[in-house]
Amino acid sequence: MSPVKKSASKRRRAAVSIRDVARRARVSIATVSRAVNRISTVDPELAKRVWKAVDEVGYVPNTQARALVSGRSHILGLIVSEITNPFFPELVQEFENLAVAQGYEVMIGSTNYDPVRTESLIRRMLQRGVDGVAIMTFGIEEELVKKLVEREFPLVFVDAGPELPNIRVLKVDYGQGIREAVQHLAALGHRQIAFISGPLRMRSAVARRDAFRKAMREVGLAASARHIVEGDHTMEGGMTAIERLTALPELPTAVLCSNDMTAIGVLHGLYETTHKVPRDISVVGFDDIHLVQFMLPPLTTVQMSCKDLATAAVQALRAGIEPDHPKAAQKEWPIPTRLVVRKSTDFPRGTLPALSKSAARRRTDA
Amino acid sequence: MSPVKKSASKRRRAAVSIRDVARRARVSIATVSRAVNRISTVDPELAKRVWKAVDEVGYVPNTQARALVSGRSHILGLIVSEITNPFFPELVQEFENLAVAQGYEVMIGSTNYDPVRTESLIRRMLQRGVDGVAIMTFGIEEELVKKLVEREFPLVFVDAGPELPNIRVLKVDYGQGIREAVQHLAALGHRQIAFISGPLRMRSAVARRDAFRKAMREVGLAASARHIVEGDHTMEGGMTAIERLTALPELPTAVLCSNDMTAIGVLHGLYETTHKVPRDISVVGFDDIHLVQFMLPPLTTVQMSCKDLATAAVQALRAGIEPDHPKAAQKEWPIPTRLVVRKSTDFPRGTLPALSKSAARRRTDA
DNA sequence: ATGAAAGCGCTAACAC
DNA sequence: GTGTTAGCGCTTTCAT
Repeated sequence: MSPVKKSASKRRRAAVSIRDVARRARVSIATVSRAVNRISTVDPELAKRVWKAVDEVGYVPNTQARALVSGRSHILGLIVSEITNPFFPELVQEFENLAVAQGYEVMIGSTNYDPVRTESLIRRMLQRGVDGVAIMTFGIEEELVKKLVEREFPLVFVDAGPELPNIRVLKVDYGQGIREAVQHLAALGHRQIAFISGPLRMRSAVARRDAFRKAMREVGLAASARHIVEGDHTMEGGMTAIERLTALPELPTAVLCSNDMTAIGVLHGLYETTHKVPRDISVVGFDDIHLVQFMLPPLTTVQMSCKDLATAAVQALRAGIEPDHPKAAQKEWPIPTRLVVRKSTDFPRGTLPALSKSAARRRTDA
Repeated sequence: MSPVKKSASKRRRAAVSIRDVARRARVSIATVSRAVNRISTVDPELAKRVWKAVDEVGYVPNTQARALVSGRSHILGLIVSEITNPFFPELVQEFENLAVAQGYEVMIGSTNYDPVRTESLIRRMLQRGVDGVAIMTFGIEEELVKKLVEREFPLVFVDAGPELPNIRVLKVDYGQGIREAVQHLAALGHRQIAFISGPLRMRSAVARRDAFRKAMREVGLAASARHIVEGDHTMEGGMTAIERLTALPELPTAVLCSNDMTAIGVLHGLYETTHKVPRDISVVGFDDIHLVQFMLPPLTTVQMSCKDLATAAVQALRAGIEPDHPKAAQKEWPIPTRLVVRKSTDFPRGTLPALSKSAARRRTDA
């Protein structure tokens, strides 16, 4: 009951609170709150005093309390498959940059393809009161999502998701980039083009494979069933797949991979063999992770820009979170893909070497 | 004043609260709180009823509120230099797994070597009420830390940090692993061993270089000044450095790199030249990131285990955070390093080829 | 324009 | 063992 109650030192940190600022600036805590939140009705004179006090006592608003009362945490959830797959750190980085710049914090989690882990991840995110979640696992584990859906919770998916009011989806245009890749290969003279897919339980892996089939049909080539093998989007998977492919009687002269890690695996699998890239086999990746520029040879690949993905994800999330966001009604967010030609593709062996491509060939004799 | 006040639907989400559970289980909110927090004094019968109610109404405790009252957020901050450097995702992953398993959440941030960004990162972490921060940037940006130090805030550094009560440091034993590497090389017969350092403003880069010099002295070799060149811990830096090294009149027969990305850069820089690895030049990395096993040839490297680092970091943090942690007094946490021999090191050219090493040589004629 | 006061959902004394 | 109650730091009516 005594007026002095400062010394209730149960708390670990003696955080400086809004009251300290108020006392110092000789205003009410309400005024401090208004000033700090830049509410226009506050007298400039007082605001100045408040900010001065804030500085002097080193006040940092407590986000927990803020979130508790406002009901919004300003945290965006981001779920990826595995953070050690090089594609994801780049995505995470972009996402984080954008989110922070727009006043949000990011809570990241990786599923490692483990449903139990994913379940607990989601629970943790809910518990932390994230404002919305972007699920960028490219089409696996969608069941789990029901839990989130029940609460009318802003959610962003890649490729496809349940048709529900609070769900937005990033529609990646696999067709465009893959068509460009196939046309590029066909134009070089390739007829036997193989495809190493991702794990087919992954929605986006299926989409990429289908895009390949469609593109092959469009250029008038038959995609032989034996030339379409399932990989798993890892380097190891790529090595295994290319071994299977090179053991075939009708050896493909080019191989398109469902992601870059697979393509890197192909490069490695071929390294100790007599098949040289691109002299004997042309290789094309997908994703365009930073690393592939430094491969030997630098990889031709279909780019799916992390920046595009991250930008759309953050926007779509905000559209779902903020009461009157201009694009609140937009459900589908298109993501383009495009071919980036580097050095891992060339004319099939035995074809007339073109002068314009000599640069690419020069490195095949290393 | 009316008893019905449920419909104050200003909040975005109609979160189910502890009160709903209490009502349903027909107990007080205190009992719910106790049951949920597994406090032993609660009657098993009631506890059961509470958990049933929790399930039925889908109650998820609100962490924000919990943190607000308890003064602990159960969030650990983790600051790394750049998340796109492959070493860090592995670290982050380990750290996160451990933290989550021990009931903590983690807030990650990368500095990108930018002081402004770092400053705001720290502010954000403070604002979010993290319980402690591990600064795993390997010795850059230490100034900024004063801000945290003022509040008596649990902090973990790598290699070295201000001598203060709440600071713990992970002491990486660079000497051990680097000594093993130099001895390995010397035993193979190398006399001209070069070293590509990291950026020397980085404390750990200096430590590694010094460990190299010391190890060279120990085996009775002179580390020529021209054979110690500064890199920047990137692949590009490694490529540049090896170019400088191979331009030297006294060509080194082996090169030790301050990290794996540098070593990978060396491999690439050498790829199109006549110098083959390990036939003409042996190369050794540092870190042992996952990737190096798949290089061509697989890289011999000094392993600094992410798992060791992460384990120690989480433990040290908890020691600082939890009131009576058994190791609360421990300030220094040792981290071992050790050599992992793979295929990128061999006898210097011209020396008698050893039969036991033929496997490694076989791949040099690719 | 400013202040007083009512909670946000929860934990921790403190009673019973 | 269980319930009542006082806040944690903040935003936001509601008066003034």
